[in-house]
Amino acid sequence: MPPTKPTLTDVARLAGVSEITVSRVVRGKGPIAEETRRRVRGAIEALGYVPNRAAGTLASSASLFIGVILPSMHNIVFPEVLRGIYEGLAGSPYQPLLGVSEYDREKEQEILSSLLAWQPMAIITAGSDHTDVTRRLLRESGVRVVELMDTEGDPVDLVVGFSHRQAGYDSGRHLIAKGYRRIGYVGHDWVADRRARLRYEGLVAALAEEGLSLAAEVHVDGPSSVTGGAEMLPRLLAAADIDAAVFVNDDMAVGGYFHCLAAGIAVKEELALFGFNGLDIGQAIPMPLSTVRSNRFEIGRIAAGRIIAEPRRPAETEVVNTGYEIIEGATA
Amino acid sequence: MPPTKPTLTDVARLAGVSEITVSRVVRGKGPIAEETRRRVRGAIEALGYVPNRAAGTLASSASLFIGVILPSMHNIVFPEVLRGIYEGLAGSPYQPLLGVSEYDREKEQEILSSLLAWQPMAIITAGSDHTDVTRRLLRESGVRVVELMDTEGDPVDLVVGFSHRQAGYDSGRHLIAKGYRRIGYVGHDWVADRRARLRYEGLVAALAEEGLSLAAEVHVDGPSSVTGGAEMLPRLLAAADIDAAVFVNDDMAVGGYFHCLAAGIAVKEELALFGFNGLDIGQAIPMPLSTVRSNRFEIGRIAAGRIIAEPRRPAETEVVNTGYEIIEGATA
DNA sequence: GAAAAATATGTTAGCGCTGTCATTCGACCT
DNA sequence: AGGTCGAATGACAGCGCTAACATATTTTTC
Repeated sequence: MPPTKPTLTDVARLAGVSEITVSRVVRGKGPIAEETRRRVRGAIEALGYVPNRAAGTLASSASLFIGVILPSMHNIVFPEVLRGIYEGLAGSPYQPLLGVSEYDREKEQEILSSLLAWQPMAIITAGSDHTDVTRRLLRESGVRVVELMDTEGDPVDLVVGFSHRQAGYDSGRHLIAKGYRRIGYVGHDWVADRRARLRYEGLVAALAEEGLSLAAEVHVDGPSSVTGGAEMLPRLLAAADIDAAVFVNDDMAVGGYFHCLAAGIAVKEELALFGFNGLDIGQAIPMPLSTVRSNRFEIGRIAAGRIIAEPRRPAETEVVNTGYEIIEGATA
Repeated sequence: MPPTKPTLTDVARLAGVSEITVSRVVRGKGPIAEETRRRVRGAIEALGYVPNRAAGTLASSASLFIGVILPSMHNIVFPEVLRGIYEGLAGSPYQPLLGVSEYDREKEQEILSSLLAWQPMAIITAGSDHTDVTRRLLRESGVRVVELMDTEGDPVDLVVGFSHRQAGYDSGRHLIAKGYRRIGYVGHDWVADRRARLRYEGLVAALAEEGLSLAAEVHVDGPSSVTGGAEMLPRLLAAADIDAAVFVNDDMAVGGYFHCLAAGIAVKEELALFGFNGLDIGQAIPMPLSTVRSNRFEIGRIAAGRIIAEPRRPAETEVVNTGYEIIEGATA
């Protein structure tokens, strides 16, 4: 192991060229004679030179970071968004820098501050429900800002997602069209999860149009989970005589399905189940879950792709609607 | 928006102190008079100063990054490891820098190179199955290196995990103890997933000790999934008359369970099912899955905690065994 | 009450790289 | 021959910060 890490200067000396030439070879920028390039490559190899991006970032005042703030890693939804982001960034020199806010706006703000210290060239954040400070920081950062998932709210720059309220509304329409009238809701602790609340509001609005309202609703404490769904459904059934249960998401809905299985409840005939997200697991159960596909991977991929395509923040804000799709399934 | 971003110098000027004093206030280092601190804080606030970590990293030649390389974001396993890492890092100034290798050793090597360019103070990587170059880079980086998940192989520095071979072996012992003798295996494409292969080998070894061998085995193409398990189990059953099926992981095993449900196969009496990982979903199905709990969250948390506790690479390598636990369940 | 120790602040010199502006040199014109 | 152009390379300054050392000021110690 060399006593001290080799720098550009060392490489330049060994290759018999100036530092800037090495820099150009490393970054593949500017015209370099083939012969020179080879010599420099050789020297890099020989020394085991690793460029120092901190120095590069400082000198060019342009990092290759894209700050990413996601609310949770507790289920597969946001890892899928993240996968989409990585996919969209593949082949580019950009590197995501991830923070997880745990659905906490204050924490999001802290994370944003610390991400901004790395001079990211863009920020991707899930949702548009920020503190005032967060919103100001995003605006003033001057870099591209992509708000993911939901299209409601006042965009800072680019928004990629769809209307959760509309998705909730359409879920309600779907159930009504299928003839269900006594509808219950199983939610989770949503003070933080604004998108869940929007879907809920959309659902309620759809029911109201038909002169209906929710027959009952129950909420688990804490985050959603399969177990949570299995535990809450019996409580919902105890609270009211319903013919359909809408779950905040597929995790919970699958749990509900399991409860039906165990309790001998005939799904669909006796009780319809409806989820949200279109997770793999929901489609893998014996009766594919009726739910809404939310194209999470695509949302991440598009966000990343748009940043690469247009690295400077444009004057106009824009909304990219990735849509959603009711999955008919077999449970509603 | 100010024409140019404020720097330390601007803050120092406004507060009427030297730059280093501001630097100390920002980093909370060294003795600062309360009055000075307040003035500096005020100036920072007034200017909306955001420190430039690239400059800080360069000047101190110590970044606050921890490079993390995980093989996949396709199921919840590695997001859980990542959660553990974030948890272990909470309250520290360190920031994970994530790369996803897709179980590709070459890609891991590329990711490592690019992560090293950020002068991380540590590298966390899942597994010990690296290319020679990767191994050399890890060694020569001089920073702390934590290899996660599996304890087999030749450690670079610290290893946190357990023996997958042993876990496979114990799974086999468990099934044998329960009286199963005609055992089949449902795997996935494991050229890349070395840990899956180790478990498989352990399982085969346990059977061999009893003079048994696998009655049959099938493998899905591509990554494991619930759907994959549901599709492959019937093929396994067609290939041999078995009384127990071991799945490469819980995703696949849950799929197998769903197949049994749909095909009217009495789980356990007619056919035992055994998984690996101890995922939430496996424990949420009507018959909790018999499987192995792998403490993924803990693995990540401990890795991060150890790095913070001892940021310099010690002379000796070390292995932290996080153990595993057979979950009795109801399916085997 | 002088020395020693602790506290609070400043000065200086880079960290390793890249942007900008030259400079060199041959090819290609007219 | 003189001029123009593009390709290839270099000199130099500086990005924004912090380590290391230096200096002032106060407090403690015996």
